[in-house]
Amino acid sequence: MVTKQFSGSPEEQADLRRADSLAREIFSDVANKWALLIIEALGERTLRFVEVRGEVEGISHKMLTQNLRMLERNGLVERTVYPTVPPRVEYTLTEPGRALRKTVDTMCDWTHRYLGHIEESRRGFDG
Amino acid sequence: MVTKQFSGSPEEQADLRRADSLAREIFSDVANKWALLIIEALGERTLRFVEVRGEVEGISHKMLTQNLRMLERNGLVERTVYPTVPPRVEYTLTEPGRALRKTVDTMCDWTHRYLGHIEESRRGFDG
DNA sequence: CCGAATCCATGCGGATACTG
DNA sequence: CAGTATCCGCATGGATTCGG
Repeated sequence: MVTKQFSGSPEEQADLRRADSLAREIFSDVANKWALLIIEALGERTLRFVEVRGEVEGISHKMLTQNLRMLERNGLVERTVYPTVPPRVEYTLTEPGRALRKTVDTMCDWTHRYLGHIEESRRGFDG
Repeated sequence: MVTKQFSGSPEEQADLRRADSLAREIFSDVANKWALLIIEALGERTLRFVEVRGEVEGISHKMLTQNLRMLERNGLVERTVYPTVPPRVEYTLTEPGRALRKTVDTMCDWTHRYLGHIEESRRGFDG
């Protein structure tokens, strides 16, 4: 996470600090359970609100809207509204969102690969 | 995240459900800001408690111990205690931990790569 | 130095109800 | 269906203290 340091002008150093604090902010936004599960759920598809809700096990209406807003704000998710009645709103990953999704995929792979290791480690720790 | 479904015996299906719920549990443990930042901070090094604290910007004593325990329990971090006085405790990533670290690295790369996109998207959204 | 325990505020997050 | 708003319990997480 740490940005490479080198001695530069005060302005350059200030820019580095700004970029670093922004990076940490983005990381905090994105590195949370619900956000990552939503990104994973969307995948290559475009889904309606209720459909996302159906894909993400156990998420509440409120958490879903909050996280979708946040992802939209950061440009990871595109939101398109169809002015029909009843309303129809679709969500899909943008290019940055799909890029992040790749890393989430590897994280899921990791989870499944080490399931056994982890389960065993837990038994050793708990007992 | 969803495990592939196929029709099998009731026992096999039960096993699948167990593995899936375990996977979600692990994912919830690991997919949080502090855990990922700690893993990133450890990297290839082995650090003492205070050193990790120094590396992870803004983490409190309590959060650090809690997350280190959790990571130890899941077998991502190894904890070795030297019975000296004052005590010396060192933390280092295990093989599963280092594997996960690789994906965290790519996540950090992603953050820096899309910093500009995201900053711009935010301006558009907020204004 | 390391960690457990306690106290306490705040904000997360669920449930519900209401608008378009 | 989608989104916002309100209420509120409860867990999260910070600060502090004590013990080893």
